[in-house]
Amino acid sequence: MMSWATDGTINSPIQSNESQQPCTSNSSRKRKFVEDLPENFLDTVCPPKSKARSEDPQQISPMTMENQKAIPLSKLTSIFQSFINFFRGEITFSGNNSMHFSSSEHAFGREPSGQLSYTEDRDDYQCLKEMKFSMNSQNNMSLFGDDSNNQANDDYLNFELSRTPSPFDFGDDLMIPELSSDDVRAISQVVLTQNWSEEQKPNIADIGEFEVTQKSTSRLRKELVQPSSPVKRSKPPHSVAAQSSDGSNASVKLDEVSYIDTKNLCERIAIEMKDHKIAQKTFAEKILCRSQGTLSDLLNNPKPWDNLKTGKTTYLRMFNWLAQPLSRRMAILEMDIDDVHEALGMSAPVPARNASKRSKSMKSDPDTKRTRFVFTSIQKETLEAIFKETERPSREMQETIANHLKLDVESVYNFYMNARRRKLHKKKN
DNA sequence: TGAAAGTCAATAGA
DNA sequence: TCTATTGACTTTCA
Repeated sequence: MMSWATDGTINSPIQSNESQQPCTSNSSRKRKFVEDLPENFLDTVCPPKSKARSEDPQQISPMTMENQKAIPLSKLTSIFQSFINFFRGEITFSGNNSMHFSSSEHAFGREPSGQLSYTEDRDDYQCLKEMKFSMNSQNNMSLFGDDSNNQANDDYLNFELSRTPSPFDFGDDLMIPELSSDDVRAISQVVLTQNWSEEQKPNIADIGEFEVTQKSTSRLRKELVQPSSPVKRSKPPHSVAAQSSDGSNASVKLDEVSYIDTKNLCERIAIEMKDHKIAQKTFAEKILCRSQGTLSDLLNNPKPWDNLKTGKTTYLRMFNWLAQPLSRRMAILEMDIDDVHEALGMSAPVPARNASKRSKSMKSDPDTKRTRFVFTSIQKETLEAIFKETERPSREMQETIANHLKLDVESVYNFYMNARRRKLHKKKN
């Protein structure tokens, strides 16, 4: 998908004028966007700027002067691989430092409010055909969309992570310390997993409010901390561990993540499985340590992250698998189970059920294959009809129903419990 | 302790 | 052969 020349340089299918920064004649639009932000937005994004700062970059952050050279493009391969895998698009390059991302399956849209949104329906939004990244010699990273192909050519959607004044007029810059590949990787993950949610349409302010902080650990891990967010969340701020510097582990621990877009995640997993012809049984047993049927249900009826309890671990295993580069994802599927846990950076999940305890009827003979009871159509229709009236029949009523339909009261109880849960599922989705 | 959550695993269906 | 459905079991939670 990426276009790398064999000598390590980068093919440049795009004309040189495309590598130039886009013009910003539509600055009034952007100013309006800035006005839409909370009053103290810029203070939360970064400390208020002083004039001296732009004259003396060291005042921005002590970290910014550590290394003035650009991040080698070779390093960016792994960083953007996750982005490519996630959005299933293509990155091409122009000049030495500019990258373009485009996807045939997905579009990036911008709503009139200035919100950055992810959509698969091009009719809903003014669609941006490309998402562009650029990394200049000062290690500033820009991410911007260009809809010049179908809209006025000054209509850009930008945000920039920089330590120098932005060429785009947002009224101020989103300032972060010098980017390392770890930082960029982490930023990508946050953008993908937290902010590109359909329920919680992200906006640029969300992204801008992430600060990069150095953890006081000997490992070269950094953490993205969200000090506050205009998106209302019931959970504490999000925090994601980035890929280690050797690229060996892109995993996130359960206590490091406060939100995963499970719907989006499941869609990605399903596409990935289809593309690489991974059977549900294989993925379920190898990656999740769960059964095929469980995976099928999870993929088709993803539960909202905030409603999950112990089940978060299963989604997190999907997430951590997807966060790996493609070659590693495929390799994990071939690994022994213990190595899979290690590769995902997660301990073996507690078995959902101790097989030896399985089934009352099997206790006497564990080798006996259980036959599944199936309600007759009359039994089912009656149970469903009652469910429409009363989702939670009393014990007495359940006994009456059981007697009437010649069923075990336990079967009736199970029916209503399953029905409530599965109806709730569909409602939430 | 009852209900909900998480899941298994048989089997229906494509 | 693979996925979707679903009755029932185990674990967790309030």
